[in-house]
Amino acid sequence: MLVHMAEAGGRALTSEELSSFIHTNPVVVRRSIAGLREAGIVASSRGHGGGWQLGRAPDQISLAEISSALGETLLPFSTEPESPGCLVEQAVIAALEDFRTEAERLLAEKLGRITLADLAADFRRRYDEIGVTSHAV
Amino acid sequence: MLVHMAEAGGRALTSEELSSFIHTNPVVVRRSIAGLREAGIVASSRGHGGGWQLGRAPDQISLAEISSALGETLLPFSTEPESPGCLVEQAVIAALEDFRTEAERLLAEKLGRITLADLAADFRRRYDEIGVTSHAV
DNA sequence: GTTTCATGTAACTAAATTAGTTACGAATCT
DNA sequence: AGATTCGTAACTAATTTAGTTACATGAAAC
Repeated sequence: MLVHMAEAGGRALTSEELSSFIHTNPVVVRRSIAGLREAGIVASSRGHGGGWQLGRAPDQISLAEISSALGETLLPFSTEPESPGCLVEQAVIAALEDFRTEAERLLAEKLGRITLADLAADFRRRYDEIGVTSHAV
Repeated sequence: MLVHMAEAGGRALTSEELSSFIHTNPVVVRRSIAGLREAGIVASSRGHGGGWQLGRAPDQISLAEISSALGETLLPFSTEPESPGCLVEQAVIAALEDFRTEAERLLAEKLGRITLADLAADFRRRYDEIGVTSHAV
């Protein structure tokens, strides 16, 4: 959805339009990206001509920020104790916490280098490629 | 559960015993760790005196192997195309695939350095600590 | 100022996943 | 033979997620 916004040239896209891109429902779209507003990644406006657009330039929006704004974790496990007092769990959690700290730093650093502008550029490259192919055929 | 096996001194623990450690059901235990058998991480035996034990020494079992044998992914997202033909999705997946390749290598390398023996040693340290505290009080 | 358009959000439904449970057959030891 | 334990199927319940409907709020157009 964000790539589509980046490609929209400043025009606001409605959740109706966005939902058709990913074959889902407008309400699902609004729910999904509402969390990006507070982080300034998107801006929404109501009424005629309203909709969604990027909150800043695509090269200033990294995948790390998006992930963080969506409240996603970068690692697929929890370190919440489930049996407080269990020493085995404590040992496992201690090891995983150490691992998590460094791993998340590494992942965030890597994802921070990929921006929406990169994705949009790659999308455009593929788009032009198809265009050429179509002409050739 | 594997730490408990490591601490059991070679004796096989029943799924009944293991399930009581983590407050769950014997069948859930069997289902959960069945996948570790094929990887040689655990061995199970039936009948009287049967149960579960480690398939090799705790210092030869890394968290990376356990994670892999359980079929877990190290990263919490999928790169399965959902709309084949969507160029935006292709661009996103391409970027994430690159990221995933290096990230998984890094994570596996880190998790490969943590072994069951490390966890068991930390567990034992905590256990002795409690013992001392209890005596002191 | 009324109409139209679009978001914000609550409430409900349906589907998918997961944990838990019961039951029983197969294997193994005493 | 009998007791024990895993292996596995089948079912139930709880949780999560996506999808849908409905409607209030806000903003532009006329």
